[in-house]
Amino acid sequence: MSGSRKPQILKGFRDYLPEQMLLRQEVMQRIRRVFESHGFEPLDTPVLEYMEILTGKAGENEKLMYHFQDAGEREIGLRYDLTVPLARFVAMHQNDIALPFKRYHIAPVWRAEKPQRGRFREFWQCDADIVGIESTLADAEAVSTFVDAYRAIGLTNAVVAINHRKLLEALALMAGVPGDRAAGVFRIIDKLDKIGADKVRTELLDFGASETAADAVLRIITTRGTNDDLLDLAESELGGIEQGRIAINELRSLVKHLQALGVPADGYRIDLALARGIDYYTGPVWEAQVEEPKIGSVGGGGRYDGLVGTFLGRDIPATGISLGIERIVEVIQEFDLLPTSRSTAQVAMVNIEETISQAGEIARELRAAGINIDQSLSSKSIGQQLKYADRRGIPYALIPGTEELANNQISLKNLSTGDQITIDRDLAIGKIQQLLNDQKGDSE
RNA sequence: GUACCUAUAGCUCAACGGCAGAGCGCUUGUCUGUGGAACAAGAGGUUCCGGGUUCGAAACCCGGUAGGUACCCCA
Repeated sequence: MSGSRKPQILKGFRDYLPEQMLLRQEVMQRIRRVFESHGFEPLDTPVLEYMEILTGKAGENEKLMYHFQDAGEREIGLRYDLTVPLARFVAMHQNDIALPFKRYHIAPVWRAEKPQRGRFREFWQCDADIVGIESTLADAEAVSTFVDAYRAIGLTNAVVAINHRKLLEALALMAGVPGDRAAGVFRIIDKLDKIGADKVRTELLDFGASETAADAVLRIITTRGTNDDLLDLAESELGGIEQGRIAINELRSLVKHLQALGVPADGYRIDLALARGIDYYTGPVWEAQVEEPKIGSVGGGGRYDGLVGTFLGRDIPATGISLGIERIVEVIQEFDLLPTSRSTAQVAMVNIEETISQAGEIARELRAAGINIDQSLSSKSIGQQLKYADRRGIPYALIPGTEELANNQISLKNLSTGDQITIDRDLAIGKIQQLLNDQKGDSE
């Protein structure tokens, strides 16, 4: 054992420690429950795809894709999101699925970006999409699921900003920027919150907009008001442009459906400056935002009616949402929004040499009753074992003392308060279940 | 991909170019069947890596790596 390899992992990739995993699993489980409560079905796809599958509508994002050749010189890429694989899946399996197809997909994706807070090269997305419905009712259902998901994980302050791709196109036309350069205008408009109206105006002028056009754009995107106010304003300014008219009608319809579905009104708002970077969106787009910490959006989505068609030759409408686990966890940790346990074990069974067979029997009974119990493997003193269990975050310890067992009893200790009781063996399961239930009630 | 900041014990951080330290944590003991407090003792270092300047480098210079931040973009 002379030389040793240096343990290291790639930039932007991370190990997840048990405590982090417990929180991540809790978040993903809650999101999964919301998805299933809305009738979405689970799906998984390979992490690797042919490169040409990934690049079709990627635009600028293509340079952020992990790309390599396999041993057979095939061009391979790690998936960049879960939406493109879904479109490929729908095109391949149209005979296996019934439209509308509602699926959710919780899995890692990879982007070769420079890591920052809330930004990694490997990260997990929780996607839910509806394929096959053209109506804004599907968009409303997607947003409804979106809002429910954020509330279920404690991000009750997250607000879903909603805009429409065609409304942005109308703004670009208004600014005098032709279609193929419109994406540049979208990006400038999207920076409003970050750099302020003056700088947006300057950048629009630099990009080729006239002063009057730039001022008109600013008037639209900087106005504040109710959703109806904003849509009325947009209609009066952009109603003369076909894309604008379509966008406003669809947004009005979307809002109406959101109300019909009972989505809480403070869960979403129209935001005429919202852009979204991915090129495949064709209709309404949305993004979940939190004020603090400053990590950008915690999820996004929108309608992408042309994406499946790039694989199939005929378009199938689709809309969906995507939640970013890493940023969500960042917010939860910053504000301590979810009660988390530090251990899967609920009870530690102290190891005492003379009583180990009886302790093992009791441990089996507890497991059979659904209680997670960690049998101590230590030969150290009882005190050391209790200290270790508490350090791991296990709430209770069972002490199988010889005196207790001689009377068919066992001692149960609350490791956070130090309270200890001695109870009949037969009553232990019921007592522990009761204590664990009380504890769960307290923390939620 | 560009720019700036940072890297010293497990953690948080000190140390004028001159012996590498503190607090917390950890181990052991005071304590024979019970942790957390107190006290005492102890372990723990390639000062990120490589080169250079210097009598002498944790410190100064160059390169690399990693982390952070701002752009770009984005979950």
